Amino acid sequence: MVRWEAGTRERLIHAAFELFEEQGFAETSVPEIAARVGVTSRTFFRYFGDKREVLFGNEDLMAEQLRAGLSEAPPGLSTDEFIVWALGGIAREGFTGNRDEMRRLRALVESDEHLRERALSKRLVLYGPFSDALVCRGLSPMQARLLAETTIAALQVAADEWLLREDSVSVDVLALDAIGALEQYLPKLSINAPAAVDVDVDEIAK
Amino acid sequence: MVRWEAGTRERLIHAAFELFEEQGFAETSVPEIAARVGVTSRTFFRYFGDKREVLFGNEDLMAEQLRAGLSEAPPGLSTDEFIVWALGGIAREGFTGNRDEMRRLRALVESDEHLRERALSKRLVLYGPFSDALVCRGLSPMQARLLAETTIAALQVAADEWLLREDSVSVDVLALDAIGALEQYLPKLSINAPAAVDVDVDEIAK
DNA sequence: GTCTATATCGCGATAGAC
DNA sequence: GTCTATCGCGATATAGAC
Repeated sequence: MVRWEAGTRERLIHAAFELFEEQGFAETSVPEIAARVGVTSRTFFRYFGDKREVLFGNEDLMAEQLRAGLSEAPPGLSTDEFIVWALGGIAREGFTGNRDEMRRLRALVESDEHLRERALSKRLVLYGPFSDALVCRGLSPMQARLLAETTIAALQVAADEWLLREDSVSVDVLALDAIGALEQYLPKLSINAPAAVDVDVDEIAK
Repeated sequence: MVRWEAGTRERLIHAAFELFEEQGFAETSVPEIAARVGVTSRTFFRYFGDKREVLFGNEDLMAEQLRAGLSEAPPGLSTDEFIVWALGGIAREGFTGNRDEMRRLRALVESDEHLRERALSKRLVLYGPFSDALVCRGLSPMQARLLAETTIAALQVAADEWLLREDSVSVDVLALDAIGALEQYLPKLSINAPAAVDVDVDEIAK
């Protein structure tokens, strides 16, 4: 006798995905999702903190994996080599195949303000480990944070490009292209005498 | 054009700010805020789409001002000169004086997850106009977006630094310092060989 | 699982301002 | 009279408490 069906979480995710695509995110209620799976909304909230989480649930896992992956960087890499190495690993792990499903998820996220917002803070989860790794490599918290944000932003831009394409260019190449183009436009610091880089207190993202 | 009591909106903002500081954001209900001003919660929601908006209400105005400001850039600037010019303008417009009030708002935002998330998407409002301006200057949408995001991120990092200080260094100088340091760490474009080690990371796409 | 607070919003009515 | 801000009531949904 099966008291609970295995994979309730996955079935909730699947049902939610379907309903969101059919009716839209805002027009789909949690009880509706739960009903399709045969549970109550209480069960839904046991798995997901709120309605959006059903599309972003693997976030903590992802952060842990990223943290673990970054810690395996070969020794002796310079900071810029480390960036290249990390982008390569991320591209290999997360951006191979299943482009169509990612496109559908992407379309869903773009369709709703709350989901767009949630997607943005997902970046926090990524650049947290990234920034920490850079601090371990000797950067100041401020520099690490900016470099992490820039790298993640480049990755995001590259991912967008990648989803638009059909060819097999890898995401890290696109990201490095984007970074290369970026450098060309960044103001070169020429007349900046003020040594404004105190490395004392660290601060948090706003 | 307020026929009833002038400044209901401002009084709601003020009351909310007070209550949030006294009891915390999550512990303060909308009816509570409304009651302090002498209106009902229904009125609150006519001014603000949700409880968070009471702290981010000037966002649209800000975007418009930024858009207008950027359109007044002197002709003939190169892209990197444009960035420097824009940062200067933003620093002059938004980061003079009232540091204490900004610190209080900042502390409030940092105290709650929902507010932190909202603050992140506030950046979208900023880099929208910025990105558009860069596209007008000939950058591709992808390059414009990345450069805009990087610049705004640098501005954010600089603003954090600025709030921690007491001296009179201007935000744009801090931002340019941060960008200068950033460039030193960005991978130079010459690299073409992705590393061979795996990073255990899930997908990143939004 | 059930109960409940609270966020959010739709609708008709009202009340001052022009 | 027409506007518009506001009210009062109520409906639904989210989210947390018990």
